[in-house]
Amino acid sequence: MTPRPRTRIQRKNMNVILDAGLDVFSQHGFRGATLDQIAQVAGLSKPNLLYYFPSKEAIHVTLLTRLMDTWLDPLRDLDPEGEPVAELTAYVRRKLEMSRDFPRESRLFANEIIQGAPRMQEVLTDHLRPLVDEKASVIAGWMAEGRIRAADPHHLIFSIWAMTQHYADFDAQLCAVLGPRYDARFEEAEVFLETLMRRLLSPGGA
Amino acid sequence: MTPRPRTRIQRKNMNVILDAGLDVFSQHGFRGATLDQIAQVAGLSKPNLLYYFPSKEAIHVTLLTRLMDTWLDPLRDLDPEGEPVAELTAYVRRKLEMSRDFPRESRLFANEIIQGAPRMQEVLTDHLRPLVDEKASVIAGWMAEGRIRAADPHHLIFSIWAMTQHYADFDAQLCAVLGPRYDARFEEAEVFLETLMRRLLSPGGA
DNA sequence: GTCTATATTAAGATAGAC
DNA sequence: GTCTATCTTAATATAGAC
Repeated sequence: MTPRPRTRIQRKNMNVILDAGLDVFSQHGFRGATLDQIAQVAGLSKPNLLYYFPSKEAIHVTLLTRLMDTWLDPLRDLDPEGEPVAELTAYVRRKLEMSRDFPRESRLFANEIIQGAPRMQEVLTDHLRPLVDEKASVIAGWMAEGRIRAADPHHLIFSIWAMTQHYADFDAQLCAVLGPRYDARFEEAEVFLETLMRRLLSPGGA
Repeated sequence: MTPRPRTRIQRKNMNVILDAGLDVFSQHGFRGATLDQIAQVAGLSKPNLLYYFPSKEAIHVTLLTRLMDTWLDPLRDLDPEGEPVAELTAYVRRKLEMSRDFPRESRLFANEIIQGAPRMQEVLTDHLRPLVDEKASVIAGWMAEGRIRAADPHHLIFSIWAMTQHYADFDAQLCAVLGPRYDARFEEAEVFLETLMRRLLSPGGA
């Protein structure tokens, strides 16, 4: 579906197009995005877009595929040999950093899921689900050993996703609600979420 | 923008159109939704839609306006005179029930916010922000009195929004990840979130 | 109030010159 | 590789009959 770039200029233009596509798809979703807009943001003509990608959908699929590669890294890095509370707070911190540094990627993903994930069902069931089950088992093991307090591991992971991605996906709402405090939202969120995780998980409830 | 219904049949048809619009807008966002689709779901012709509403945007705005009326009720109901932990867990429970019972409304709202809230800026700053500030003050008062443990009240509210709405907005992902456990997701979520709130807020950290 | 028919614009995609 | 011009379809919206 996506041609392999062979020359330097091909690679550069494909990246320009993908970056523009990320802009537009993340803001409007697949059906709401238009090639005209992507072409304009990319600074290329519409037919030139379709020289590099066979269709609008190909751009979208390429973006989603590339995103999933890196999007799950923080969860993959959850180390069964590490200290449980430290591992889970580090996971939260990394997810929060991704919301801060890659908000468009978060919104691209959110749009696709909200709209029913029509182009992601297989990757969710084939890759995400096994990974989540594996890490949920690790967490359940820590709980069984009494190293962290018991709570449903799957819903713990969902809550971490929800709370951290919220800072990227619902940015417009945060801006309206926080007013002048908006600029400090990520620092405040890190403190809040670290406290939340500690109280939820630390054996003493500290 | 929205004509007032005068007869019974007018009211009925407008509600049919709004329900169909909720279906389509919540799944595709404003730009991704089409009048053709809304008309088909409503079982009416496209011109008939535009007899009741002057434009596609009028349907969307009507939906968002009506939604905001009821969407914030659970937060409004947070009672300063109540028992703090009970009030906040009740808030979580009501929000979770809304995700379960009105997932389309949640996704309509999420789509609009993710896409930058172009048609909701004023309602967010004029209505949501004062309400959140008011209730955050109530929560801060409880914390100052030592009735619940200290944590940033605004981010506490954001986390409650994120965790509860996640079960409506990211339903497609939950379905893929949970597999056969999917049907029990709301019961499990209620137990998990009640535990989370208790550990986060109860003075003893229970 | 509801429909068919249609005007008008915009969208995805292609042809073919350079 | 990149562009202008264009084909084709689909979208919002309107006209006007019934």
